[in-house]
Amino acid sequence: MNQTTPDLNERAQQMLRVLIDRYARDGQPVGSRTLAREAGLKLSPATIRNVMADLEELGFVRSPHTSAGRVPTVQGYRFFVDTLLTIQQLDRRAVERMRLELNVTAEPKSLIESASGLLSGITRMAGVVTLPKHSHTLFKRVEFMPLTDNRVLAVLVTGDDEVQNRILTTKKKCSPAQLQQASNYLNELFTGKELAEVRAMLLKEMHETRSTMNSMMVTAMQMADQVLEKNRNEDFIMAGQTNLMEFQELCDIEKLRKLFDAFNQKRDMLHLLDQCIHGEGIQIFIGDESGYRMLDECSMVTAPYSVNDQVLGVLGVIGPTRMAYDRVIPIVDTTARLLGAALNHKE
Amino acid sequence: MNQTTPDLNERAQQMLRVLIDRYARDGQPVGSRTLAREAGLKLSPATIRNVMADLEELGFVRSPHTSAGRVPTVQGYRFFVDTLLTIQQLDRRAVERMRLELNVTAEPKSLIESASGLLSGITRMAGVVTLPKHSHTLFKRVEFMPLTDNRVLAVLVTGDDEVQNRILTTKKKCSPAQLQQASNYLNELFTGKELAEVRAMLLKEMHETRSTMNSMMVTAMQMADQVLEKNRNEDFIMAGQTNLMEFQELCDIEKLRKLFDAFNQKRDMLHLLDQCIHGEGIQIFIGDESGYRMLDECSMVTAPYSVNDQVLGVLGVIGPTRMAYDRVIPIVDTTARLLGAALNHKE
DNA sequence: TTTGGCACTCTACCCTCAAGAGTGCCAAAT
DNA sequence: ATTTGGCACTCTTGAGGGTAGAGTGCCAAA
Repeated sequence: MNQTTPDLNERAQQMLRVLIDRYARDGQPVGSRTLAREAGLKLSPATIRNVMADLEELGFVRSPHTSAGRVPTVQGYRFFVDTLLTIQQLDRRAVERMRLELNVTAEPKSLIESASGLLSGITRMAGVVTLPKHSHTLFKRVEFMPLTDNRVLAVLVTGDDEVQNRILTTKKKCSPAQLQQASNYLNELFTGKELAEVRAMLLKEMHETRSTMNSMMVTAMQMADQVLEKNRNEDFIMAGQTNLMEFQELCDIEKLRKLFDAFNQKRDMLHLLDQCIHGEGIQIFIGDESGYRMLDECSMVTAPYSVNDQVLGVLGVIGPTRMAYDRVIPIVDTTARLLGAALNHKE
Repeated sequence: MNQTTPDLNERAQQMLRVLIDRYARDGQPVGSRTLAREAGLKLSPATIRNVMADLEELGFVRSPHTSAGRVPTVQGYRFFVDTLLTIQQLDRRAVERMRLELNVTAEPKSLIESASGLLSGITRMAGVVTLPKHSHTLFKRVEFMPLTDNRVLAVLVTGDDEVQNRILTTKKKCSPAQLQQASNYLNELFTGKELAEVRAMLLKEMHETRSTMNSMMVTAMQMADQVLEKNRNEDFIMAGQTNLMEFQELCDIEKLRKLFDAFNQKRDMLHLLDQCIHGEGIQIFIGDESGYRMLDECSMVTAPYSVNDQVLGVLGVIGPTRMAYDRVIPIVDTTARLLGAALNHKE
């Protein structure tokens, strides 16, 4: 009797679209009268009510109470996003404006910050960008510099020209020549290899031969570890968190506290963002889909960003569930591409 | 007739003390009955009322409305803090616990973070610590490492063993020997001098002699600039901002938004913290004394922290005006000393 | 299938009222 | 000269009640 046609008729879809659009704008439950006016179709409120009853049956909308209008449910949004949404691409000029705003800066770190600011600025919600993570880091070069008699600065350069410094104390005094010799040896052996491999080779070497440069080698290994560790040990940059305070449905101290605590503690957020990096392309978590309580009334739209087809991180926008997905999605998408391009340039 | 004795009688002071203490605990206006019970003195509410009228005359307390109890004013807190406050030092064990919590970490950056967390954790308010600022940075050593044919990595080590990296592109190809020669020259000339001085000398040198190592020298200078700049370009680490949401008087979205915006934008906060670094010892801003609107209903207690008598930064706590100053002050004070000591160890 | 009509329900808001807390002041007590 | 009890007064807070408005569901007619 209750025929659950997966595709509901064209008109009902249009209704849902309009309802979601309207609700996105002012956050109030939408009644049949309003909907009748809003939808292009010439229908009476009574007809609308019938359609709404169907949509409610399907679980796409619900009434907060008997005599309020309808509000989209999470399933409603999910259906909308998956099958109803038409995203219009950003026009050239908008993209160009974004590129300019992003590229004022040179350093990769502040590039990330500015991407986050860009996302939050345009969408008037919260922006988030993870720091780039290079997975196959190459050993490029290591150098040792004397500081004082028995303190040496080790400098490790990786394939992407990131630099790691480490001060080490040696037991014996090392002459500049000795240091030079050590670095020559290491550079010759390892240049161009992956760090993980370097680490393994060093370990083996130390067991087999009793190298005179033990302390240098230990350091080199520790630094390799450190770089690898640092790459695993992610972080993200947020911006515009306070924008979320503008939305009625989040103006509850309890919820705000949960949300901001999550932002600060980073751990859960990192988990969530990590999930997004694996799915390909745009990812959308609606309401409680994320499984994390703090985002119960929020949605997150993310996109991975990459350089040379290697995914380095993920960025996105966090806002109330009723956000304008059609507007946000292309913004997130574009920002991801722009950031990838910008990083590519700087590398 | 209205004799404005600068010191008001002992009993009135005690009343004010008790009132402030009570108000700190539950944030409700304090009535004469409550005060009569709370104060050790055996007095009837009626007598209390007389005293309260005097205190109100002096501007130390006020009534939110006719039939509410009294609430301390900013002037009331100021008087209390300046002349009435007896701060009990923390006991040994508490200090030791704090030291332990602070010292789990080795790196100076995360030391700062943990100090901030410590402040917010103990006081259940927001903690803030500025990054340490070394004012007289010494040139220690510079080294150049070949990367590819015409790209060179410059590494600058300063007196406190901070390291700066910079990649530069040279017009001509440089041999390792040439690079070595360049660094030797610079190191011989500048080691132990202040960076600002180095910068000036380089500038002069370049005008007078047409050195063959122009590009190296330009780089050295730029890096000196960069270090100096970076030291000027301050930042701070906050923790526990969300703790502030617990306080009734700040549970207004408007105020919260202002506050968090200020925290995020950093500029105004940096101004304020900068003021605190110059005043010696503990500084207290009560309510609107800071002159910054966003802190209208907040107070800030700060202390500078230093290593070897050189002030490196300032740390403190931000909370509602009714915070327990007698408890917070020693915590801030102790944290400052512990942080200074910890930094000293690591340097 | 659509529509107008109608009874019904629920919220939001306003008004009122009473309880409670606290005050200021005065005259009596110490 | 201070302290105190008493008293009238003020103001907030919360509960109760009533109404307007928005919106629904359903039914019977178009």
